[in-house]
Amino acid sequence: MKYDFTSIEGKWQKFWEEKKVYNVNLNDTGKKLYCLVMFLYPSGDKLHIGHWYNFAPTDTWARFHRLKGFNVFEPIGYDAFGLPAENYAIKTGVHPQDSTRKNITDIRSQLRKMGAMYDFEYEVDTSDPEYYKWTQWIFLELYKKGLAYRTNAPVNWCPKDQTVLANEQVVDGLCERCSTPVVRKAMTQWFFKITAYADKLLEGLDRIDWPERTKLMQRNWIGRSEGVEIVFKVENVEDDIRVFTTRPDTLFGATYVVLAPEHPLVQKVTKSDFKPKVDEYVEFVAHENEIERTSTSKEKTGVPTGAFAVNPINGEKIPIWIADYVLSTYGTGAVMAVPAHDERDFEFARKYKLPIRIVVHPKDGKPVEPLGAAFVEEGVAVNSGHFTGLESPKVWDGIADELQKNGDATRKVNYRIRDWLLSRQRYWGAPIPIIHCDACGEVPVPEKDLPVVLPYDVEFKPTGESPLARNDAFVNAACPKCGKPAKRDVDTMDTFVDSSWYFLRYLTPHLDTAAFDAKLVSQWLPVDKYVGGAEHAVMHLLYARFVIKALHDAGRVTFDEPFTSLVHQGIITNQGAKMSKSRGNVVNPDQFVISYGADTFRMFLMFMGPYNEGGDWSDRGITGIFRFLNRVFDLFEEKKEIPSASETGFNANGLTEDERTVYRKMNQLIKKVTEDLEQFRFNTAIAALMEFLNDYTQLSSEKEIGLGLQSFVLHGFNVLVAPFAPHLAEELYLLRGGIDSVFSSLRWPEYDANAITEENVTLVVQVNGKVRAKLTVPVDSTDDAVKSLASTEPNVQRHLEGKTILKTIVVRNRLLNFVVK
RNA sequence: GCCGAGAUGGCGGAACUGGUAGACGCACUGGACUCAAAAUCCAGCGAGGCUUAACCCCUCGUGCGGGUUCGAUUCCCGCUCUCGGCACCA
Repeated sequence: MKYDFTSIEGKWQKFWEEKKVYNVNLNDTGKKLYCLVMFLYPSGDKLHIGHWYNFAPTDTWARFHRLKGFNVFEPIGYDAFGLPAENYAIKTGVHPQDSTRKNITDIRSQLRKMGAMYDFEYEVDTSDPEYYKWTQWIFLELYKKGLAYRTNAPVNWCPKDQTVLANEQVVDGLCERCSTPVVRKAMTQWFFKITAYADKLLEGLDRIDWPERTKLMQRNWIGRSEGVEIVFKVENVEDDIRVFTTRPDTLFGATYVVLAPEHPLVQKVTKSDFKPKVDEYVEFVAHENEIERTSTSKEKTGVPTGAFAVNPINGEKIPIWIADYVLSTYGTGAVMAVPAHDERDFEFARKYKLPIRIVVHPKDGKPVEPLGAAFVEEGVAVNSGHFTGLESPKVWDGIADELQKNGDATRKVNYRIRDWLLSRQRYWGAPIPIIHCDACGEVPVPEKDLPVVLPYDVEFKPTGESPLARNDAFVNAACPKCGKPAKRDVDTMDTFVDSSWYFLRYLTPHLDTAAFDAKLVSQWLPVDKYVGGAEHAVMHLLYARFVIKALHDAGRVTFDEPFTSLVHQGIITNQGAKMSKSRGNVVNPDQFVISYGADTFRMFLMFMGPYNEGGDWSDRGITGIFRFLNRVFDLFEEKKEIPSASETGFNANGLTEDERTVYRKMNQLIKKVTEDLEQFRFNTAIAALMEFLNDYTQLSSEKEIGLGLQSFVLHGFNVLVAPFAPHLAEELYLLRGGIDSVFSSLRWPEYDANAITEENVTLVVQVNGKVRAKLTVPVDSTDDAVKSLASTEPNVQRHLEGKTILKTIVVRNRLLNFVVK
């Protein structure tokens, strides 16, 4: 019999489904394990290598835990709302709902062929009204807590996609989706107050098992900084300028103040002589796009206002400028400029010949004057009144305290993170459940009226306004409060809102009385292992944490971190570039499943290299895995007459030397595969399986190995290979007379700790650190025995001849090094 | 510019807390089987040298330059390059 993967895989997929092998009993939470992959976007491209690379190894990890006796919940679903379907509709006329439904059907059948433990009864589809009804509920939940608000603010606008974007979706000033330069526009938009959770989001990172670099990215994105807000009075003007600084210790070095061109006080402070130039400049900056405005390589520009501000620490009058290097959206939109100790101020001051005053010296020396660059480090204060001579941290507090006492400053914490802009002027998303009434203002749609259904018949050509605005039947509604005619909010929600809570919904995807079953959620959540791409570090992964924390504070869930442990799979590139339709370098997994089978393909993906590193795609080497599985099949086929033994306990007493070797190797294999799988180190686990197969095949053909031991080995190997090649494992089990599925009836083996130590070890003999001989000695041989044995080696003697031994280093069971002269 | 990760044969990669560098696999070469091919099996496979040859043996070798150590892919210092993130956040 040959390894007929096509019929084997078909047979077992059918068996699993008919026998409901992967049906999870959610009420059994004794040893629960929630293993989650990031759900998928159902595009017309279907499943690609990247999905397989995310899902298949994760399924291996999940199956491993199932065999270890965990009740594993491993669901899959569809992040079905979003721009691509809508853009496709604009191009082809196929309605997003129709294309999405079709894509989901196709993808579901592909998923079945992958051989993962998905139970399709627990699918979620975010574009289904039974799902987005509850996305709207989540919105209202945040709204009730004051965490959702609508305001007019400068926002990022993508002219191509005709919608606003969140900060997180702007990459290098370009739209994340279509790479069109984003423009800044003032618009009335919906925001989630994620900034209110900045500190909680930072704190929670210390309690979760996530990759350090991902946590660091979130910390940097949140960008907490402690400083002082200082009040500068303006000469002859009533209003004060407030500036935020993290370096109050350099206040004596402030030689000018800068306002962002958009700062509300610009008109008020500007002297009439300077007005034409200032107006012209403000106009110029307004027309810069995001890239020009925020480019750090671009030379800074600015103009003076003719006005003067008063430094509260010494009463000094310093000029007020406006410049494009000050952002209106951070801090107070105004800064005190200390050119000697800030690179940006230094650059600007040099260009416009503004004074540079040194107020901090390095601790161990004097600065070279004139300064070639700003000295930004801490040091000792100079030219700083009675603070002169003190070290920077002391000056920091001293100045802050003194100003605070006089009411000229307050300590403040600023964050880089902005509120989450969630409204979109597009069709294919969940409508925002708010009604605008002339009399009552903003009125939330009552829960009993949810969902606010997305109408099917809509002209979705983008115009910069939501397509829903042109659908009168949708827009016109009675105000829930006063009953008078009112208008629905026409924007839809960012799809990241959908994906911020889907893992709660999986447990009860069809529940129609609540978003989720609070009891089940408290039993199954947080997610034990979450696997997905690192590209979501500051978007999905941050948003989901925020939403869960908000639900926690609202008393809706018992935990405040959704994902206890996170793993990122690496990215599979092709010819060095990310696979994408536009580049035409997408590799279709189906062809490999057809030629080699799903087991070979999933195992090959795991064998390519470390899971979190990914790599460039090449099918070179897939034959290696295919050969391995063939050899496994052949071995079991050849030995199918060996009676199956009971799976528990094997008496290792009275084995021959060769048998002891086999038994030891088997136990070493169990240990290795177990430890590697725990840590997602699939490649080395597979290498160990291969190595064992090579050794065992050879030993069992050349030496006399008892049938009891062989039965033990075959049984164990059957289980060890099962998470990697589940279809084949079922077939092997059947060959050996098994009934039912491996995953229902077998258990992961424990290794025999007494059996894993080698009886003999290879010891390296070095002379001056160079290998001169290798000895095979019984384990734990004494140092003296080893020394005398080593010195009899001819090659060692040759290198010792005529030399004096200065020192002999012995590392037990490892090596021996003669240091000679 | 700043922060983070990395660099090992022809290729993907392995190597525990400093202790045999190159596990496992691919490709390649030779052989067996075959009428032949495929498949399969066996052997070899970092570079260079010594040797008629085999077995040995020697030198070099983990991006580059230094250092610590009996001993460094592993630790320290200084670079180069690649990838990821951030990018005037005061």
